[in-house]
Amino acid sequence: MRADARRNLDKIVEAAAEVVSERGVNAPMEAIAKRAGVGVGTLYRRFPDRDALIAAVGDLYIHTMANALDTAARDRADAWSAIWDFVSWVAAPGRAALATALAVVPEEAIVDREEFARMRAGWVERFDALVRRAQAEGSMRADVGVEDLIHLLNVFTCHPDDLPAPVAADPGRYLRLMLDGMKAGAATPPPDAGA
Amino acid sequence: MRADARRNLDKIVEAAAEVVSERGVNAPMEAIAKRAGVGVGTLYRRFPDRDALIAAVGDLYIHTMANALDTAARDRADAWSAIWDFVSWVAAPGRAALATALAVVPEEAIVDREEFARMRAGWVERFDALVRRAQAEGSMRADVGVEDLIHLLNVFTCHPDDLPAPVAADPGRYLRLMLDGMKAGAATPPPDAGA
DNA sequence: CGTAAGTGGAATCTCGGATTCCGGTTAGCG
DNA sequence: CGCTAACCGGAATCCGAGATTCCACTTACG
Repeated sequence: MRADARRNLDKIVEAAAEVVSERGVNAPMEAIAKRAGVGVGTLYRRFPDRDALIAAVGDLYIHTMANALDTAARDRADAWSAIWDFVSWVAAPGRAALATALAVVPEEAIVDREEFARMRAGWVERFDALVRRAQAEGSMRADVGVEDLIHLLNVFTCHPDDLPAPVAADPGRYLRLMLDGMKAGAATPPPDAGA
Repeated sequence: MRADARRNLDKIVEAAAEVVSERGVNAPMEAIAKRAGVGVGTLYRRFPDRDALIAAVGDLYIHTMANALDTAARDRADAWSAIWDFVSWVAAPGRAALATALAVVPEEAIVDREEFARMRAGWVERFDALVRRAQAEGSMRADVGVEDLIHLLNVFTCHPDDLPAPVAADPGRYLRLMLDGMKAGAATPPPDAGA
């Protein structure tokens, strides 16, 4: 492969990652091409079709996610802070969007692949361990689980176009609200049946 | 208007309301027609175009929403319980979806109309009053506002197709989680900078 | 009954992308 | 330096999803 071609390939994956995290998994090829500063044709010379490109982005994301999670877990003594860190990291501007989408939405092109599935499973497992630890440490409600966390991450970071602008602009604000609701003791029994 | 025609008109609006609350504001005309048990042509005999039909649904919803809010406010002595009730009502299965979408997303066809705008403004105002009261009563955090509540209602009930299945299946669970995070005292300062 | 009001739903039209194609460019070997 | 296999850009083409139109066929009801 010619040197310039390799350079372009990198630009493409990078651009795809950005665009996808801004516009969701359905971002059009042309948007990605423009961002990468190349023509659509070039995308197709490297990837057989859109699915393949998206899959590449998926792999990139799941690795990054796994990394961020492990870092947070290592840097924090208590599980709650680690979770907090990780969630904040995901919500940071220009962040993962897809990462979480991948983790839940059955985006066939991405999820139906050996390597991704393995990676994802490991990530979920470690995330789950962290949640259980937080619960054991008494800092997190026992009636919520990793799945809840994952779903919410997904909701707030994956379909930016469908979110009200203020939410898309600062998903972190809402994710923190949710974390506050997940703290130990935050649960409220619904108020008794009406007056 | 012939009696059978009037009957159909009712079926149409009703069907539209249902379908929209299940599939979002972009539900296709054909889906609505099928649900109403009529042909697409019939929809177009009553409404000049899709926007007009959606607008009708919008009016129906905003009225229903306003009603539910007022009822909750009347039946509960404390503002917090009223809010809780109202949010639960909106999240109930088969509920409003659109109602909230309308309230925020600039869905031109719907929002850009005198009557709807007026209705919506009144609703927001009363909702806001309720929130402030809850804050005054010391049951709700002061750093969140009606807008947050509205946005969340919107996120969790408007684009069912884009939500992870478990969330779409029980948005109430997640909305309640958020409410828990909005209770007075739920705010957590982020854990201090890392270990 | 007669006929204007109504009806279903296939056919048509649009539009937003994905994918293909090819004439024009280069990297980089000899 | 030339040469040519790799590369490129992006216009042209292809498609599926839905909105909207149209009309031969029914039906309510005066």
